[in-house]
Amino acid sequence: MPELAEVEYFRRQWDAGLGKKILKIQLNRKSRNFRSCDANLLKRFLPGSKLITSQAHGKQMLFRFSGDLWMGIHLGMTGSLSATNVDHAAGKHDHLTLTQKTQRLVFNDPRQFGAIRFNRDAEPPDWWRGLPPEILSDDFTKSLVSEFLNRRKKSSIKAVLLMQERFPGIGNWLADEILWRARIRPHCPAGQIKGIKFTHLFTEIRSVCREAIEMIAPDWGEPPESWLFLHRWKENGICPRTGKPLVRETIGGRTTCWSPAWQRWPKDL
DNA sequence: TACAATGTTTTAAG
DNA sequence: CCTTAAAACATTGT
Repeated sequence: MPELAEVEYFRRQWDAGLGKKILKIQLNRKSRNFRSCDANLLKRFLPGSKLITSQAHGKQMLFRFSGDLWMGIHLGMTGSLSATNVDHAAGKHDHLTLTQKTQRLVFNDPRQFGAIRFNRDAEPPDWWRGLPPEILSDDFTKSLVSEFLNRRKKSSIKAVLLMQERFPGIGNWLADEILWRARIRPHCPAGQIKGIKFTHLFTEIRSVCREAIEMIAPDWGEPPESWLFLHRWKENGICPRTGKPLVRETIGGRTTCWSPAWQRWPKDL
């Protein structure tokens, strides 16, 4: 489910627990979600510590606890975070539950593609500090993006936008939304996007990410009809710009929705 | 039944 | 060493 806007929404769900102590921890040891950490350490050190702060960076989240403890969470395809009542019964796919005095902080993930990490250190962990510049930061520059597109010049632009090493937080629906707004066919080789077309793409990458966060992060709001978002999963979907049919096909290994009447090859412009 | 799902990592080939 | 494409991971819903 989650791309950068949804990740920010889920991060805020645990704000209810900020400044409060963890009284009890329950986790499903067999869950694949714990493949990147030692579940025993979570059980040993988290009870008694306080949740201090949290941050999101693309699809990654980092929760800081007192006592030099850091928990990283990636939601994968179906992960979610929620805060529930203390008497809330555990759901089938609740793989981690942190019980506090007045609520429980729950991590749920049916497909278990998500990942929990755990570090003990005075500093944030290396994996966090090594993340690439965020799309909405000043360090996310045109030259960084154009170099990346040229390096991946033979791959479709759709596949390239999904690469987290340069576009942290972009996922399948954001990538389609960006290419639709920039009027670029998703099959287009990344190396062919230059000049004014490149400028359009760069602008839309940032605009779509910013607007998506504004709409979704506060209360899971839905984008308006004018976005591709609401039309992309419908059978026989219609492009809100042209009124003509949308098509769905696999590009860059993912189901891609695009508008043939609207999105073009750069050479056509 | 078979396939696809808002993701990443591993593997293999060029 | 680098780029590119495909398979694998686990579960649910159509």
